[in-house]
Amino acid sequence: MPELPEVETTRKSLLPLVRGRTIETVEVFYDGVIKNMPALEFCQTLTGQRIEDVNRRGKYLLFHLSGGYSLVVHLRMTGQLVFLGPGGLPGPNARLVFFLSGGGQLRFMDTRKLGTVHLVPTGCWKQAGGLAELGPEPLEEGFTLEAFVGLLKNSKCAVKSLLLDQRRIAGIGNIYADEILFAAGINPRRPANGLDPVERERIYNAIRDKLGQGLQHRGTTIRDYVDGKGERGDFQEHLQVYSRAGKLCQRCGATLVKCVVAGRGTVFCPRCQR
DNA sequence: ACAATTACCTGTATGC
DNA sequence: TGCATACAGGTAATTG
Repeated sequence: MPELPEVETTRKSLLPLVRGRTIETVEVFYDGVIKNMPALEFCQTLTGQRIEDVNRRGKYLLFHLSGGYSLVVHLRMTGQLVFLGPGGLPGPNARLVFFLSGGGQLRFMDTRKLGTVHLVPTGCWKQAGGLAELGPEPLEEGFTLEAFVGLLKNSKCAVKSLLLDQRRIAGIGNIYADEILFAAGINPRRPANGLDPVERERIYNAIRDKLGQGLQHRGTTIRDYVDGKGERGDFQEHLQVYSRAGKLCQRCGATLVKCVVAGRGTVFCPRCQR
């Protein structure tokens, strides 16, 4: 499940491999991945454009192209963007293949077909998908404690729901939400507007800590995630709660409990997160 | 206006 | 062994 650390790791690994290369040919194996135009128009528009830069916003990857267009990619659950040498079979999960100048190819693979691609004029890349409504980047300087407190005060929803709401904070998904709340010692069901100042600051610090740790470990590979070079992350070896239901809390020894919050599987420690 | 639920998808795990 | 079912979850669309 690519979240901010996984998408950013993909961006960083792809950038030196694809920047400056020209898209010579595009092959579409699953039309449904392209959300805002027919496949033929998509291929024709992309052909001949050079990749100038690769950016990230929330969980979206943005490929800015020389011809005035930007390719906006969301990996959703099982999407992978991998750079490979020339040749080789595309494989059953290949949805798009971009053949690049210099002999390499950028493959978008996605077992579950939930990933999305938009091709938009660079000047209005915010119109693609849900980009227009994304909240602040949690690792940027503008995301202060005061800004975070402002988000919490007006919302009575469960604090985990708030962390997952991309309109409020961009980039946090189910894995990091559970890890953040464990690190902060906060029960996922606690109403956001019922937290005291000390608790708010613990969550704020945990957001930065856990996303930063995820980045340092080059992401979490539970099953599908790999970066732009096809390499797995290793933060899964450091998870405290996610995917550990029924196992023992490494802090207090209690048995970790699984429940449903905001419609998603949620693991927490009933003793450390009351 | 806001919150909860369903649709989109398929590989994996589980139950009978 | 084979088949049916539940589950995984990010986001858009729908329902309450």
